[in-house]
Amino acid sequence: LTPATARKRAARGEGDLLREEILTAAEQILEDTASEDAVSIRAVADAVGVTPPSIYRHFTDKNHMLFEVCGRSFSELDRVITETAVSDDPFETLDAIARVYVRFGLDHPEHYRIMFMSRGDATPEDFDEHMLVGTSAFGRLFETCERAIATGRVRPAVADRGALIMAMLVWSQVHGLTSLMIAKPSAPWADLDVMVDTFLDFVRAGIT
Amino acid sequence: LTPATARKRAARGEGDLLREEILTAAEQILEDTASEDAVSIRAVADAVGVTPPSIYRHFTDKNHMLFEVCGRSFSELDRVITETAVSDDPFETLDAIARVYVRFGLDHPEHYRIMFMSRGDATPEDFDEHMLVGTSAFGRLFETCERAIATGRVRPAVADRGALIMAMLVWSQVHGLTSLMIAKPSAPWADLDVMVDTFLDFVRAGIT
DNA sequence: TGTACATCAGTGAACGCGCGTTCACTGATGTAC
DNA sequence: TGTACATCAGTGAACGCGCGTTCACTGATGTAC
Repeated sequence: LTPATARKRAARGEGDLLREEILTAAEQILEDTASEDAVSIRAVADAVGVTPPSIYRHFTDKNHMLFEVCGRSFSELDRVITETAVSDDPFETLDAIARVYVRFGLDHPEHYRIMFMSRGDATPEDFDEHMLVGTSAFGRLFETCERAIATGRVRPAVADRGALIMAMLVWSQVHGLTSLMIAKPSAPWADLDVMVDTFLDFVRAGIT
Repeated sequence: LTPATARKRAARGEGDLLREEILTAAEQILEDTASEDAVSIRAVADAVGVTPPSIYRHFTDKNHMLFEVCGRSFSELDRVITETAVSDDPFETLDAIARVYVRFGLDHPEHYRIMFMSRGDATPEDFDEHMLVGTSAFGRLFETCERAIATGRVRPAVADRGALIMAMLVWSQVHGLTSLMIAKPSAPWADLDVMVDTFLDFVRAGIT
């Protein structure tokens, strides 16, 4: 898609440069075309300005390439959420995490789609387990739920189920708004800020 | 996939029989393979026991075929929700709609995926508009929200936004649980009933 | 009642396409002597 | 300092595949005479 610009071949130790370029190009194509299918070996090679076989020097497989793209997105989400979860008040922290999560999804809809709305079979082995529960993003949410329950201000019907279930429920709620806005952008949504504010008020009231 | 069984050619006026068989086969493939991509003209023709070109006597296009499959799912969802929304108490009705909705999604995950988790570009023209807001399913939800607000028991922060926003929010919540359970079946979910019960209690508390 | 004919559901072969992947290769770069 | 060589990033051509779609066709069916 992007016309190939002239590129110099990488020097001896700099093989990783192309690797980075490949990943960046793949992400770019994903965002531009809004289609996972458009991220083909050939399209990526073309965007980088290189022939298809040279991709295979850096990734064993198309799947492994996509896996890495996906992993980068998870890392990015982890990063922004970890940076966000800094308040002492767990309820404020939940609120902040939720806002940042929704924003992440709407800013990178195609990444979000692959991460949380697609079948995971294109991703190697224990991808799900590693990416979901093990991530610092979910870890932060879980820990924040624990702290919220510890305050005693969480409704018993929720608190009694434990922090894990509470975290899954909160995640479900926030994911619901995010993914539905991505999947059905032409639904009768109100202004984004109004929507998020009302939604979080909604969620908060459900907890406390 | 399904080995072709011997089939008799349809009689003069019975051309619609094959049409029905095609749609049924397409739905079956969708459920069996859990993959939208697997529903190819060739695979459907094979399952029905017919050659690919004969599909074109009944559908102008692959897209139109998928569109019809999708339309059937929407009709089915409309039907079960309309059948469900019968209580006088709007809050009980909301609860019942939500339960039926989640069940529909988990019973037909691949249908749900196409309906609410995919890009809509494979579907013709004003599909979204027609399918979303115009459907009796969403109509029922909206109307039930109106009735709920009319009771005066909905929290002002929600009620003041109006029934449309309230409906979108409730939908977001229920969609969140449904779609996340479909997309991440190996996440640490509790027992389904516990999950749904707690979730709906959660939602209800957010409203009132 | 028997025959010629129009209809039209379904066939068989083929098209062009983009895909993931492979293979033997080229030729610039850094290193050893 | 100069030359031969090993390394290895990237190439060019080709493979087999499944796809959506097209085309001219076949042959069973119902109807008109």
